[in-house]
Amino acid sequence: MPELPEVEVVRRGLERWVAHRTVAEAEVLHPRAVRRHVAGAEDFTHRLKGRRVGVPSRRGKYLWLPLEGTGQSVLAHLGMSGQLLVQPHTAVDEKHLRVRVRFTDALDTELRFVDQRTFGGLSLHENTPEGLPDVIAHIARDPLDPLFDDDAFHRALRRKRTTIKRALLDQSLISGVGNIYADEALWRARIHYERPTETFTRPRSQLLLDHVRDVMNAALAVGGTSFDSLYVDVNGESGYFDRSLDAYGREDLPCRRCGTPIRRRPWMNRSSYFCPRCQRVPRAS
DNA sequence: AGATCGCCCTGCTTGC
DNA sequence: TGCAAGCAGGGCGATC
Repeated sequence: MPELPEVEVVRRGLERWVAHRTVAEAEVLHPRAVRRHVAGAEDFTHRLKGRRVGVPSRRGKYLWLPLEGTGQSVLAHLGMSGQLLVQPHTAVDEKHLRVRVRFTDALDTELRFVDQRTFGGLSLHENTPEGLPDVIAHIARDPLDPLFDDDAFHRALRRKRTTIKRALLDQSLISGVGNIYADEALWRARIHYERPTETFTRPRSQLLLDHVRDVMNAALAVGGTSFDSLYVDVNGESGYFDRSLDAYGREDLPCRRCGTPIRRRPWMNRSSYFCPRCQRVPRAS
């Protein structure tokens, strides 16, 4: 459930607490956490040892730590329940601690990857000339990226034969949007989640993009969305945006615009929340 | 070839 | 009380 704002909060924490430190030793406690590192856990820890960490970057829900002088990066995806925590050495191991990284300096902290559901993981990859790990070259720029091309996004939408929420969650079209921020942006834009992408005019696409950015920036400003202790920053602190959600998780509660009860509909083995009055299904053409 | 579906995984909640 | 089903759901490989 960490989406762009939550991952960016984590990235900022890593920039502050982990950048420019040198790895003394990495330890993999659960092999599944490094399954995307095809050469295996031993290779992963061997390659990290002695490397100095550069400034962390992010694209969509992926973040990575460049290893200086190697042309490689440690790629991280939090999946559903992943956390990157900066903890004192003396802190008791978390129940779902998967990877630990210790550093050579005298600071009292280590980096820990903790993940209950193990959908997330860490892996090491070559960087492309643009400086991003090669395995995420297919991930589109995210809406907070200054180089995101609004017009190209609109044209890509029009090329697709699908519905708008599927498109928003398609990380090769626009990255960083998950179920929560898709529902929130659609509510703000008064667009039904099943509106066909071929009905999108340029102004409608722009309106939606503007709302995606607004809701993500608003969430970022308060540390992201946390429903429970699973979604936290590197210091284990929760964000506050759950209080500001207008659609997601608000089944039967009144729409904050018109008072109509928010509805939840099963959708792609998950849920879509929407206001049946503000967000009308377009008439079939 | 593009769109869709099923699976991975654990813990909390719900219902019988 | 106990157990099973339901739910949370991003990404990827298989399939249509």
